Amino acid sequence: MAQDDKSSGETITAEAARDFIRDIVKTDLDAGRIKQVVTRFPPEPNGYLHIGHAKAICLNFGIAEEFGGRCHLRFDDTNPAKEEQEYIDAIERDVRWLGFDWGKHLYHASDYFERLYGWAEDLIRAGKAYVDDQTQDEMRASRGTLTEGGQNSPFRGRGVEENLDLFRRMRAGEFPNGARVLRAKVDMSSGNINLRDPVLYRILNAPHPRTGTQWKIYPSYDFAHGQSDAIEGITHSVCTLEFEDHRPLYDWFIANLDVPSKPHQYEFARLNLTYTVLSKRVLTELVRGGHVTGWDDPRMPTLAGLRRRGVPPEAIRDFIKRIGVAKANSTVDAGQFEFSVREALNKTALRRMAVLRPLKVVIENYPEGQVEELDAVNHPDDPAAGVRKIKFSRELYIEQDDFMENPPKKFFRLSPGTEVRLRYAYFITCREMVKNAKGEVTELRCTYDPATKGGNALDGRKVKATMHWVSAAHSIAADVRLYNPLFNKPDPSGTENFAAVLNTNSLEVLGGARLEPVLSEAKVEQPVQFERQGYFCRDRESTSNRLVFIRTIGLRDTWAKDQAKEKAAG
RNA sequence: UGGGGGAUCGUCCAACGGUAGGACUCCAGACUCUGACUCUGGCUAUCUAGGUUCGAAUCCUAGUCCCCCAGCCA
Repeated sequence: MAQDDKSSGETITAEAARDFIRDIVKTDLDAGRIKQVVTRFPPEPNGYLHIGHAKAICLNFGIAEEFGGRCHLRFDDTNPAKEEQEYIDAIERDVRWLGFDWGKHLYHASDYFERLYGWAEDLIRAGKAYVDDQTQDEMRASRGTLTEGGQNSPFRGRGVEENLDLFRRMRAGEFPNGARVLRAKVDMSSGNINLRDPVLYRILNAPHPRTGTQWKIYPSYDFAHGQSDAIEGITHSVCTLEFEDHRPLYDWFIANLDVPSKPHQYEFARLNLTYTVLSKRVLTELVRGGHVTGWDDPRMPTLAGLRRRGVPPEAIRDFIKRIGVAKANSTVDAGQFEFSVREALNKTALRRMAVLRPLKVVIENYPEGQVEELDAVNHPDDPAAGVRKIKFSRELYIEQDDFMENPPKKFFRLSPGTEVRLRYAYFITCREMVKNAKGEVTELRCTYDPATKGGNALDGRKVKATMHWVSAAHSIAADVRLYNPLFNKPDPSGTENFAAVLNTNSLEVLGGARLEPVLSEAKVEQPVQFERQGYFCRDRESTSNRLVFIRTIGLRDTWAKDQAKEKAAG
């Protein structure tokens, strides 16, 4: 996946175009309008990357890869008031983790501040930009409304020399924040508000993560973006729909400035996901307001959160590939993402047994003190993953959900008198229940059939259920964290007060889980399947005396689903 | 009522004047030492109304609905 400059003569190995942007790229390549496609992913370092950014990353880097071009990582760092080094570092880390490499093409809009400044002076000299002394309120008032054009600023007619002088003094730091701005002289009567003399530079006396205190004025997004694209030779500047009506302005700068190349902007619909919010503003509030533990809280849709949650990067790439790219606003069902996560995890996660909510089982006819080692396969679809030994003894734990005193007809796990298989071990039959004062079942007394060792009956008899288990004395304790959606509404972004739709039950901690001992060697972020339950990974908050596991996602559970359905049906 | 976009199964995406197709979901079944995985079968869609055409999701006309824009944010 290295992104390196390839000679233009190289064969294009792109697959058939799969979306309208790839169509355009292919057409431009075939028509010889460009020799090599050059894209860029241009994050502003004012927050962490989320799964919505993954769509843009996969699109830009993907196109470059498929068509033999290159993709730049460029920080759009034109607003030091909001940007931080922490975010810059996190963004680089997350793009790499997702699986992309910008090679030597790491850039910053701030790398171009001097050239941008020069172009601004060019515009002034050409009579196409002026320094405006109006206050912010005055500018707002004279900008007009959606249905009416604006009024020209009283400073619009300033002479070139005066503009130049004022602009240079803005740069020199002679004026306080907000005192003046440099505006392009376009068209105050335009129906497109972006063309009503947009601001090019504002006075902002704030230290910049990269340029320090060198600059007192900073270019606006509109003035910086297209020209940065032109400097880098970007051929296809891909962005989201809300910039569609900025395109005329983008083109205006490219047409009116002496730029080294002529990039074009194309827009696609950003990603929306049910039950989650992909707005940096809201995500930032979740973090700052303490609603989550940080940007990498496993409940967050950030790449850092997903990574900690145990979601592999290939699952995200697969998801993005499946949802496609178009111009229609849409909201993808979170289930679609979960599908990709399960699919990726199923292929790679090693299988282990873990009892999340233990119920003690005593095998009455199993000799006290005896311990047997049994073979358990590590991955059912991958013999190369091998087998491991697990220990069986007289006292075991099974899952509380796997036992019902008064089961419904379709329940085929353990209940009084029934026989089930303990995976890789023996058939056991429940003989009696031990209850506490409250009448709750606290222990099961069972018997096992020695002739079913390994899990198969010599007489060929069948059982309807196979259950996971651990040996009480040969298992280890752990905390297990289960997560639910952060929001309790399918479209939380439709609410103005997101706190009202916050799911107060998004984290559930199980304090008494019992795991196979090998799980103590699990690595952080390395996926493992707890059989019959889901995919988990060790969390970095584990300590030497307390393991912490995170549930990435549960296995599909048709039994639970059918139960819920019946319950709902009454 | 300014400007810019968009409407196709429940959801997401195709079809570029020639049989509306795929994925997810859902439903039914098979298989199973994970009620997982896998496999088989199935349901469901062209915003509306006109028009052009042998033939329209696609072209034309008129509507309807949805999204974005009035930061010295990006």
